[in-house]
Amino acid sequence: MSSLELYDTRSRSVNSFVPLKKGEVSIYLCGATVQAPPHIGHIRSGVNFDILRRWLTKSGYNVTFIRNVTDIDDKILQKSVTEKMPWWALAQKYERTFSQAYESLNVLPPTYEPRATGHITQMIDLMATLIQRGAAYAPGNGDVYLEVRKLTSYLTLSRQKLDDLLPADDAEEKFKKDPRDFALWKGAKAGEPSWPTPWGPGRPGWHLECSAMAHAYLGESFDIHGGGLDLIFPHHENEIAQSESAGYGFARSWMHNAWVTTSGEKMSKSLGNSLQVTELLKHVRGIELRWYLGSAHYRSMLEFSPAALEESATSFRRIESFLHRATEIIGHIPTPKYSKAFADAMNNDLAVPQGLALIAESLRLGNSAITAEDKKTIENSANEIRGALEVLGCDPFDPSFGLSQSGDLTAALDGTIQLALAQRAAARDRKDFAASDAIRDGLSALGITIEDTPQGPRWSVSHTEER
RNA sequence: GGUCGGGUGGCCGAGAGGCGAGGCAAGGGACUGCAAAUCCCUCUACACGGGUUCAAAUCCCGUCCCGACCUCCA
Repeated sequence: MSSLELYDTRSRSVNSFVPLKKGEVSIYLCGATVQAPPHIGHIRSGVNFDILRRWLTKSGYNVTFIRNVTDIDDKILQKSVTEKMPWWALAQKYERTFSQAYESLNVLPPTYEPRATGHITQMIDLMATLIQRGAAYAPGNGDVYLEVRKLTSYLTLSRQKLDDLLPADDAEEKFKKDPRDFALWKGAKAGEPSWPTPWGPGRPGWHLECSAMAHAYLGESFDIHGGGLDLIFPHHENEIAQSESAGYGFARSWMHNAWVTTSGEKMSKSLGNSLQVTELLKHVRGIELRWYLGSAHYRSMLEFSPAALEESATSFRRIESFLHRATEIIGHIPTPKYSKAFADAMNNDLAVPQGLALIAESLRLGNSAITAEDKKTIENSANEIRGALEVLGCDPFDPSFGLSQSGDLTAALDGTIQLALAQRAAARDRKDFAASDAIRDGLSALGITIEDTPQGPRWSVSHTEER
């Protein structure tokens, strides 16, 4: 089997993945700033990195996966005014919406999910280190800045030149040695939350929390730092600046997921509710939304449209339907075993689209085998498909999707439907097709689909929007 | 202005010098009482203009268009 290669944003190249510690992988993913409910762009990031994590785990690594929650920042404070609730209540409210969205899409909970406000002590320690090392300064207004001119490696992730940047137009600029210096810490303003520090009361700037928390949970160096493309600058540059100035090795490689776009444009919060996860889950199931979000390569833009989502869901249901039929024929749930070709695709910088083509091939073979009543091929195909779906987090047999039926109820339902099917069979035998079709239509209206197969009729619960 | 992505068939979406990924949709066929499901077949591509090469969607030059970041961003 090939070995894993991943694209690294900093070197702009695909490299062999070699972890810091043999058999272990440490990942820090920038999670949500909890100031609004998630739209599918936010969750795509979660799904993409969840696939990475699952693949690493399948490949035999012990993965430590940190995804933070930024629960204090300018936007949260602004929204607490407009939504008329305390900033901490607002943050908690939206954090829950993110958690629910992740759960609906079967994004595994991180190993640890630290909140910024729980790590003020670590942030103060980090600032003290930075000031002591001469990298940061506190001009006396309560702010603490990082002095970017002193850094030789600043902006190496985004490959920009300091002098080419448009300078920020902060009100505090007079306290900065250079207008491009950024705030590690913001001095307290009236009505805003603050924490005491040696430099006066204040609150964290945007970037400090990630450096502090990555250090707290992953140590001075770790394997992979991830996030959305738009975090490259300034957020990740500033994390690098803070952490490297403190003497840490920090992230050895960087991975960034692309956006979900609409009409070629990046999603923004001004688009309203239609692209929120909860809204889309009214039209497709979580497993289908996940399948859609994971289907494009993580570094490619995904062009959203309701039709594209619906088509993707249709395509997933075909696969799912095969797995259920295969289960009935082979007499047990397929054993997940992804193919070598699938592993090669995943090892190639997570080439999920190639993996999907392989699933389609297995599906065709498997369906043909059902017609040919070739049990061995049916089982092989089903095993390979389930193995691949498991890596993608889209295994229909995964109880996380809430599909674990309560056995008694299923048996009762099956018995009831079998009664109806017996009536239908009798009607068909006497060529009373009006009666037999009425039974099928009646069941269909209840969301039960009847299909006639060479092995007799089978029923399934339909998942289409018409249900 | 600086930095960075794109433009592939009706739609989504891979590929990155040589055999037309794949899916969805569409048309035809097989199967079926009819459906559904499934299988088989078919069709429509690489923004434009040059160049390099035996060979270019892929490399180079130019042009047009779209988008992202430049201290709120997944």
